[in-house]
Amino acid sequence: MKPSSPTPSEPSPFPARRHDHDACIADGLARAEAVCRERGGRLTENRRAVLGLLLAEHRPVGAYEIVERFDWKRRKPAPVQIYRALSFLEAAGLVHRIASRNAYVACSGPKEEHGTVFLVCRDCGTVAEPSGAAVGVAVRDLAAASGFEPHDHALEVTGRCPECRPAGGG
Amino acid sequence: MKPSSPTPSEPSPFPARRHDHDACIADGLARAEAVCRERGGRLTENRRAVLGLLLAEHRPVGAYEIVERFDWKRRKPAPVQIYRALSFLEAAGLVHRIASRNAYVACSGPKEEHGTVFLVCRDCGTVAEPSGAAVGVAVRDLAAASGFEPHDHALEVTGRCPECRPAGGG
DNA sequence: GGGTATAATGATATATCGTTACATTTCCTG
DNA sequence: CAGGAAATGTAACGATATATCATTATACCC
Repeated sequence: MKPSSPTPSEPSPFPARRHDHDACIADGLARAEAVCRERGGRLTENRRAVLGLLLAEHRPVGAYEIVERFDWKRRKPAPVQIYRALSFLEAAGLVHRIASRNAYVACSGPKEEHGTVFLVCRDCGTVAEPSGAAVGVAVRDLAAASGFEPHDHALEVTGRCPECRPAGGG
Repeated sequence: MKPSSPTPSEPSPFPARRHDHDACIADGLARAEAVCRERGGRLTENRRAVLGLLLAEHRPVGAYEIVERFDWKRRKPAPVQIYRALSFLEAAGLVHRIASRNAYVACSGPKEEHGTVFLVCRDCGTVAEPSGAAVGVAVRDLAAASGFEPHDHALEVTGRCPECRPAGGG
């Protein structure tokens, strides 16, 4: 039961069990700096702290959980601060909202076509963003057949990630 | 640029501009009765009223909007009543939650594979549920390529419905 | 460096969405 | 009618998100 043709150059969109987490945070922040230069916003301390917190997880985190865990300047920010940072980061494509959970996750790659497909593990909560080309095609076909003009889409798939599946494949 | 193969027997999942609305409500309620007989729940007055209200729209309606517009017995129900009815109806597959809007829409067909793809018009709010077979295939392939075991998925596409698109197609 | 427009933050309050807890009623069954 | 399960009534609460307005920081131009 293998899929017909995934390229072996994308083995899995899931993070390896143990990986250089500091590096992936640093990468994310560097990417954010670049995006801001290009788009014209500023990666302020506040936004940087929110993004850093999200990059430190590979799972969706609720806005109020961010509030609780936020210790920039040793004080608890008002929710509106967090939402403002999230709005900015989401508009910049650096963070995605997982609507089914009312939570937010850092974008996992420097993608062009991102933010369209999310694989969410029901056990550990890890979110992966595989390339959604096939889904994009299906959406366009579907829309064309319906006379619908699609603007954007988000597909959230729940299930179990490779780490959480029983080894034998249950 | 036509899609490869949609069956012409499904011209559009969108409701016609003018259609027999009373009939589509009656159909929906009849379907609900049948589902309840089969599954064992009861389509009580409360649930029937909520479903009827949703069937009277082809767009997602928020729970508190239902509260406001509810006039069964001339009194305003508590939110929890509405949520209870919605939970029951959703479990029965008669209603779907549109997560991106925190709102609910009546299921538009007697489908087997339903509740997986929603086309949401950004202008009039109308929601259609096209058959999502191609998306299902794409999800399975994607999941298999990632070592992910999918349980279920929901795809929400925003855009403009046939009625709201400029006639020339722009 | 000083003036000024814009971007971002701080603080308070409020709107919106959804649930918990427990008492009461309705309905089916015998 | 008794008894139990399903559904509802009522009140309070918790969780998520936004509105408003004053203040501070930053970029830009001269």
